[in-house]
Amino acid sequence: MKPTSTVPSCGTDQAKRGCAGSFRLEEFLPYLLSVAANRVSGLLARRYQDAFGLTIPEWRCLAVIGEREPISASGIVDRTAMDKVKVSRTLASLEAKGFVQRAAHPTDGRLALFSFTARGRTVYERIVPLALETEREVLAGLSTGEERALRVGLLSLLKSLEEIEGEKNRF
Amino acid sequence: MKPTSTVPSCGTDQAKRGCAGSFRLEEFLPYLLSVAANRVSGLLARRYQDAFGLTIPEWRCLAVIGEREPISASGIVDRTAMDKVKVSRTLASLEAKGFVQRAAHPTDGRLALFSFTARGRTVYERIVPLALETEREVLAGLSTGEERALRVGLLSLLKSLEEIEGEKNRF
DNA sequence: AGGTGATAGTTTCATATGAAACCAACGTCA
DNA sequence: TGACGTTGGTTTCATATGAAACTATCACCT
Repeated sequence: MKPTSTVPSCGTDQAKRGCAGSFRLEEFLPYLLSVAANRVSGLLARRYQDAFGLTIPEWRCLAVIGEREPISASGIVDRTAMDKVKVSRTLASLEAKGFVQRAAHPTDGRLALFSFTARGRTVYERIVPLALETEREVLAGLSTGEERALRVGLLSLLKSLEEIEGEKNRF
Repeated sequence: MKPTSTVPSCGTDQAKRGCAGSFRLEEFLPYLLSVAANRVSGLLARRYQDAFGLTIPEWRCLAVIGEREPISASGIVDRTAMDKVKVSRTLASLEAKGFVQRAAHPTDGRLALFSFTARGRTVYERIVPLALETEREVLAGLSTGEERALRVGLLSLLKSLEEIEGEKNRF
């Protein structure tokens, strides 16, 4: 497993794409995925910023609040794959901007419940169409079947990852 | 395009998923994509780090050097979707770790050409199988057809993005 | 009550990031 | 030749990030 020669011994030891000489970064799925995600996020970030002065974490929090208002910070953590530090800071900034308000939980003094202000709700309702429009644009090159396949693939991927990481991550 | 009412007029104006009340973050493709990419990157990052002490940018540079050695920093920028600051720093770190070496370009004094050291080549040849193995694991839940569909979808997405961004980005 | 361990959320601190400024070498045009 | 705009690459600086520490509350057990 540790070839020391300068020239790798290709062509016999691995079936396909298996030897170093034939590795192609641009066909490597994790790379493709990362580039695609970053580009899509970048496009959205620019649009959210230009139209509403929102960052992606801010938009994500608003999106979840829109689904489950009122919701606690940890509820948002569960539904966004963002860590709690980022959520905490994002909620603070949304509060400062006057888009959300925090209220004490009636019985549990640890929780803060977040909901829209009137202004936050308006922004939310205006930004949803922008988000969906951008999603459609980005998917414009794909047929309905291809889009479905892409979604299925991503969900499958996430499922695989949960299994793989579960071995090491469930503490 | 700018509804001012507090309550969105749902149910009639958009076919599906078109009004704020029905927006689902976890079905929003940019979000799915971002979560999937981050999780895959995270898994790889842990493995590269544990096995070889490499970060993802470092591995990306090594991957490109493995394809086109010797190559300049700007050549790597072109092939990795990383910005030149990150590439510059990553190459400096790879050089410090003794994995790559830099040489002056024979005729153009601006370019530095990077190639593997013996040690760097060894690491590269050992890390390629790890990368491919991880790719296979992550894709384990997908059939061959589904995997192809996912790849096609991602490439399509990237093509769409080039067109969309081209309008505003080609300076 | 009082101790103990878990949970919610914030703050600290060290590192990562990238836009913009910067330096150096190039090519070209007068 | 020598100004000038360009390109390759590094440095600066202000911001973003997240692990770990911290505070406060809760739930449970004695």
